[in-house]
Amino acid sequence: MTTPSKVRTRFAPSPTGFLHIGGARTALFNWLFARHHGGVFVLRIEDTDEVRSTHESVDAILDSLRWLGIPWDEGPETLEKDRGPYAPYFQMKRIDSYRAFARKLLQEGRAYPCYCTKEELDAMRRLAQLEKRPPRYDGRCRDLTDEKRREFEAAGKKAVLRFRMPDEGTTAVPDLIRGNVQFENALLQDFVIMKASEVPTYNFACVIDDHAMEISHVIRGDEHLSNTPSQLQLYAALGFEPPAFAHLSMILGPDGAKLSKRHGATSVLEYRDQGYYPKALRNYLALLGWATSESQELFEEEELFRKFSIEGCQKSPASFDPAKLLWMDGEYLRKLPAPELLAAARPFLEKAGLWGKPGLEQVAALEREKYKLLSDVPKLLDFFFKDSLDWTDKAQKLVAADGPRALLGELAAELSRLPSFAAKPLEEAIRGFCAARSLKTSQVFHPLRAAVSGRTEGPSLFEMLAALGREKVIARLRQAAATPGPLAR
RNA sequence: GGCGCGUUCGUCUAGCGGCCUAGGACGCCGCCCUCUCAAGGCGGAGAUCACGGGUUCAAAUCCCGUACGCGCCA
Repeated sequence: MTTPSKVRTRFAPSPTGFLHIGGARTALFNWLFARHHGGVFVLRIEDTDEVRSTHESVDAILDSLRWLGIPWDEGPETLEKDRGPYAPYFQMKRIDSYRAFARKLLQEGRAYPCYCTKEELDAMRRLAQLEKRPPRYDGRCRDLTDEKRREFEAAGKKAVLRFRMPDEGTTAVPDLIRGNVQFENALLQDFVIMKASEVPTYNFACVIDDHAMEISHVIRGDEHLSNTPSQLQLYAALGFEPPAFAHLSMILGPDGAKLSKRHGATSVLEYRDQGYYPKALRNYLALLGWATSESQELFEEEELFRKFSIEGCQKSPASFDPAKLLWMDGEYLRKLPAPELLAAARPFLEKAGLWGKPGLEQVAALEREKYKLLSDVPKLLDFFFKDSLDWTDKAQKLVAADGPRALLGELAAELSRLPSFAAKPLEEAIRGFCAARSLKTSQVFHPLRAAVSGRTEGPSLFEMLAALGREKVIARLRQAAATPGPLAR
């Protein structure tokens, strides 16, 4: 593959919903490719669907990309660039340019007005299906006389503009991932480039803009491969030099169907809200349909830039594996320095009322290898701060019997006399307590853990006691010792 | 229906004619470590490389069919 001197890639979402995983992966690959080549990554909003486009979707897409850490060099809200040669980055603000090119194609006879009604087109389709022909526009408005056109116009008929496809020959799509893909022109139909509302269709606007924005590489989802020959014909008719194309394999859901907005947890923002760490998601996404020859899993950002290549892209679709994502998230959280971890988990800590609690950082460090999600941080820590414990069934059982309860009472008395409540002296005292009574350590450790935390799982026992502090430990032990039978929740 | 794309362990993948008795990762199972849970270490099960033909001394790798899946067109 040649390395062009000026690489410009783009991500061009339609603001008709949240940014989903597949879109984020496409954006990511465009960004990585641009970075790898020292190029520019453009964000363009394709809001020509007048009915379904919303401002909320635009915001959601921008938020998603920002959160994921996929910054765009040009696009909405890059204010200093808004006056640049490629602005604006919303297609509805570029309407004039599409209309101008449409007029040009019309004048040159490469496009023509089509007056067919929805009913006529439906009938055409049904007939084709009956005759087992491919359902396509039959070209009936291709060569209308001027007179006929005037007649339609006079009757108030609205026209769309169709592009005149060559009747013969083939169009080759040179694809960086799939090689040369051939399409027969005769099978391509005269597609609509301007709707009756004089708003361009996707295939048209996309070509005009990619050319105007000097996009060098169009990296997009596989579902656009079939559109590409039509677009290539448009490039030729307009006298534009086409960009290089790379069609990415799709992302499938766990059920093997295309991962879509309908699939549930496919929105990037949902992952944010569930507590995923953005760099982990981004790393995981990079691995969906791309790999290095070493099958490396974890990448620093710089490494991703350096190692990313189109050659490493997979032709076959990839299934999204939530289990692997979760593992990767844990990997990232484990490596995070404590202050950064807390800062990242802040929204979740605030929600749990733990943000700003004294000793939070110290306590958080005790559980650090257990967090898989940022939302796990408050979940695993709240017993340190809560006044009343959420007892698990297992923990209740451990302190329910009279024997352990009596021991806990004695332990409370002994620990209250300890000169220092640091981990070391605590360990010595408690082990001594066991030895003096000829008890196995587990006979004391387990009820003790349960009594002070309400759980059977947690950090190292003595570290945990030290972090809780004498007051809480003694109070919880006395309470456990005094409560007969199963503890009240 | 036509056209296009794809098919290596459950999943992500390495592989681009001999290094493959197919490597790594997630998940799963077992052992070790150990005050619990994790983390970590060690090990294991798991892929007749979709199927059938070729080409070749040699094919997961090249060619042709078939099947299945997916996409686009409507």
